Amino acid sequence: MRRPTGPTYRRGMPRSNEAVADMLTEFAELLAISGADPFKIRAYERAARSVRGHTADLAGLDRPGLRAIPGVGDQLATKIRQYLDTGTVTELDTLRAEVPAGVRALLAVPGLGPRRAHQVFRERGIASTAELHDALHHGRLRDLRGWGPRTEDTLAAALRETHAAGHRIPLALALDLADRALGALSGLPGVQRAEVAGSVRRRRDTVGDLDLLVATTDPGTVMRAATTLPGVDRVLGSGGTKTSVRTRAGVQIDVRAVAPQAWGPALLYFTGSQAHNIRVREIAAHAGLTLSEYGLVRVRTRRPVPADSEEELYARLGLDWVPPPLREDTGEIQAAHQHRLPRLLERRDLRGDLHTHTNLTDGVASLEEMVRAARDAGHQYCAITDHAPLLRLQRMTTEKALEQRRRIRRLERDAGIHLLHGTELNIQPDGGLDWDDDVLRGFDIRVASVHSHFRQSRHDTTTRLVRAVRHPLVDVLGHPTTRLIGHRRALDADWDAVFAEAARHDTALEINSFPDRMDLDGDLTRRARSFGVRFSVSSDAHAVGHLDQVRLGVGTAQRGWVGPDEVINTYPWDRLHRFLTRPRP
DNA sequence: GCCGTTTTCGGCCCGACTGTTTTCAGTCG
Repeated sequence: MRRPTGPTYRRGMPRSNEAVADMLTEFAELLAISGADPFKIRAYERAARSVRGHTADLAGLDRPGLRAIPGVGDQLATKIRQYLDTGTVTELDTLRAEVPAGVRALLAVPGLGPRRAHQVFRERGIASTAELHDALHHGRLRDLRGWGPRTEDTLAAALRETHAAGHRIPLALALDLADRALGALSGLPGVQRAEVAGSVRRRRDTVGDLDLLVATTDPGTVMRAATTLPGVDRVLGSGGTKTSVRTRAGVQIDVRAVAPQAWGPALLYFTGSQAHNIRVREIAAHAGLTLSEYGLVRVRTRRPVPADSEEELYARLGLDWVPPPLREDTGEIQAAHQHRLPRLLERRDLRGDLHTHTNLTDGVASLEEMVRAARDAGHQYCAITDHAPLLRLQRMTTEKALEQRRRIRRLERDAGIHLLHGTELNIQPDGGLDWDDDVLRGFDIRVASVHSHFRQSRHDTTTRLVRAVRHPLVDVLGHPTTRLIGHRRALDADWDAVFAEAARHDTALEINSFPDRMDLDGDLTRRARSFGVRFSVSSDAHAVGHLDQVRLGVGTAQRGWVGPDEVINTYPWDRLHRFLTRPRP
C-alpha cells in the first residue's frame, strides 16, 4: 500500500527545510513508538531542530553541505538527500508500514507517550484518538500492565481537553496572564523574586503554557497559592516544589518554587529551550561539571561551583550570556563560545514608529491624539500611514489624503516630534498599487501590504510580492506574510525570492507588532536577515494604547538575531530621511 | 545516529511528579 500521510517534498519547492524537519520529527516519533535506542531518537530530534533553524535552503546542498549542519552525520545526510531527491525515505516507509499514522497521533494526548502508545496499539489494536476514547470509555485498558483507574481518568480528561482547547495562545495574552499570576505570587510571605520563564521569556510568538519561577524561603505557601491562582479550573499536579494548573481558558500554568540561592540556575533551566539546556549541560559535562536547576557541581569532588546568576553560569562554561530569545540551539551556543553573539535590538533603540492609523480610516484615535501619544512615548518621529483607496471599506480618497497631509504639516510646527505623512498601500493580485507614481511621490513614506486575495498560487503570490518590493516608491513591505495567529495562514510564497529582491532594491521588511500578526515571525526574520535586508519594527497602532505593542515586535526581531543598525526606525531623523529619499535601483 | 583538548568507540542532561508499583516506569519539560 502506498503511504498516504506525512510531508512530501516536491522538486523546486523552496523552504525544503521545514519539510525535511517534519520528516525527521516523524522519523523520531515512529522510532520512539517502535522502542528504538533513545539516543538514536534524540539524534533525529536534534537534527530536525538543527535543520529547521538552518539559514541555507537544504534543497541546494550536496551531501558534504548537509554533513556540515550540526547534528547531521553521514547517515542522516544520505536520508535527507534521498528525501529531497525522491520525496521519500525507504526506512521511513518501512516504519510507517509498522506504525499507523493514528498511533503517532496518540502522542499528542498529554500524558500518553511513545511507550504507552505502542502498548495500546500492540495489545488492544488502538490506532486513533477516537479508538482510545472508546476503549477508555469501556474500561478496556485498565488491566494493561502499569495501568489503573487513575491512569484512565487522567487520559480521559486529557483527551477531552485536547479537543476543547489545546492550542497555543498569542504571546501578548500570555504576557498579560503572567503579569496577573506574578502579581498574586510575588506578595506572598517568603517570596523574594518571581518571574516568567519558558517560551514567554524567549518571546516566542505563541505560547503553549506559562512557566513561572518563584524564589522563596517558604515553598509550601507558594504551592498552595498556585492552586488558587485567578482563573484556575483544575489542578493537574502539585508537589513540594512544582505545581501545574489549567485555567478555564485552557492555558496550563506551571509554578516552580526554588530556594533564593538557586535563582540563577533555576532561571536558566526554566527558560529553556530544552534543546538549549541540553547543549549547555553537555558543555558542563565535558568540563567535569554537572548542571541542574539547583546549580553547578564538580562531578569528582561533588562540591558546588558558586554561580548565582545566569551570567556567572554561562561564564563558568566559557560562554557569554545568551539573550533568552536566542536560546533555541540554532547556533547561539557556538556564537557565545566564540564571543560573537550579536548585540540585539532593544526597545530603547527605537526612535519612532513607521506604521500607525487614525480615525481617518480604521483607527479609533484622532490624528492629534495619535501624535501626542507618540510624542509622550518618547518617539522622535512618527509616520501616519492610513489605508489607501483600494481597501474600499475604509473609503479613503486622494482628497482626504491630501487634506490629512495639510493637517500633519500644520501640526508638526509645534508638535515636538517629526511627522511623516505616509500611506498603507494595497498590493493588488498582480502586484499593482493604489495610486500612480505622481501621487505616491507626494507621501513621505509608503508601506505596501497585502489585504486581499490570500489564496493565490505560490507562483502568483511570489510574483505579486516581488513586483511590490521592486517598486521604486515602496519603502516598506507591511506584514509580509499576512498571517493572523490562530485564524489565517501565511501567504504561500517563495520567501527567499522575496527577501533577495527586497535586499537588492533596498525595500525594508516590516516586523509588524500587532499581537495576532507578529509578522514577519522570528524564523523568517532570521532568514531574511541572511539576505542583508533592512527591517522596520512598527506597532500598526489603531489606537494610542497600541503604540506599546512594539515590545512584541522587538522580541520577534531579537529571535531573528536582528541588531539595531538593521532597523530603519532606530535611525536618527536625518538618517531616516536619507533612507526615505535614497536613490533606488 | 552523532561526535571527539577525555574518546573513531563509548559515551550521549537532569530532575519532578504520577501512578502503580513494593523499587520503578513513564511522561514531561
